[in-house]
Amino acid sequence: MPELPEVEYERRRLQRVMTCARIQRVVTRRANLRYAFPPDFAPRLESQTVVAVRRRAKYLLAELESGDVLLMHLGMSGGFRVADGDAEYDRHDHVIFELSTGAVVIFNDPRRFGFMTLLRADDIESHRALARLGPEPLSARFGAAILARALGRRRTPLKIALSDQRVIAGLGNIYVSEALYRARLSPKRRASTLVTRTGTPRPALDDLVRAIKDVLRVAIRNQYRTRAADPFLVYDREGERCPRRGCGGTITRIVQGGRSTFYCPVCQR
DNA sequence: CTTTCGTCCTGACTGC
DNA sequence: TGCAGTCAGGACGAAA
Repeated sequence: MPELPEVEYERRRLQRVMTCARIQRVVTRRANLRYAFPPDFAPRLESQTVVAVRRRAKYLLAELESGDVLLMHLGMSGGFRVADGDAEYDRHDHVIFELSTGAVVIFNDPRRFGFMTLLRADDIESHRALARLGPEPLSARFGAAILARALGRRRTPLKIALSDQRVIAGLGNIYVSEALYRARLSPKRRASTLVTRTGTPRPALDDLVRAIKDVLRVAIRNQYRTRAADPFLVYDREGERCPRRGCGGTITRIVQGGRSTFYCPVCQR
């Protein structure tokens, strides 16, 4: 479930706890998550100081003083918790970082779709997972022009295109549905119909860009508030009345690419 | 090149 | 009450 807003929230927490701290001890409590840990994972991390914790798409990157980067993905159920000295661990606590400050950072991931690996400074740009990622939706340069280039030749439905991390980085199943709802665009609409034949953005694409940015900004803000409650307008609300004033439609669930999409067939076109 | 599909994993949930 | 079956999700590699 972690998409860009949840990962950004985790980044800010880790940034606060880990920056300037030295990693004293690393414990991997099983041999693999999604992938096996590199054989020298713990030794290479130990005694290094964390310079910063960054985010790219749904990846977290802890930069170390050596220039190496601890690359982390939360998969679908991953998350961190911070304890002081003596923590109790459960069976899904897979990686423990003991810091020089006395804080202990614990990575928990029941479904183990997440992973961690350690990259040499020179390998970061070329890393398989990072090299192909599309633009960051909250960056200043992300706009209709960039998105037009990515969508222009796409024949897939909008929902599928926006879920592709090479088109735009960081959206997942939930926020794609939410953004399309805000933009009043049907998830079934062909991606290329938001772009003219000459490759310039149509007005609907401007709406979509604004909707994506708004939905992500609000979601990041919401992380600090009601993390338990679902603040979603359409996601997982099949059968409910469309919340848009005067619409009267019913939120509908369809399956696209093997995943659920939620939308209002009345106001999303 | 683009697009689709199966796979990994566990917990929550449904139905008998 | 128990147990089998289904579903959810992100990324990736294989196949079309």
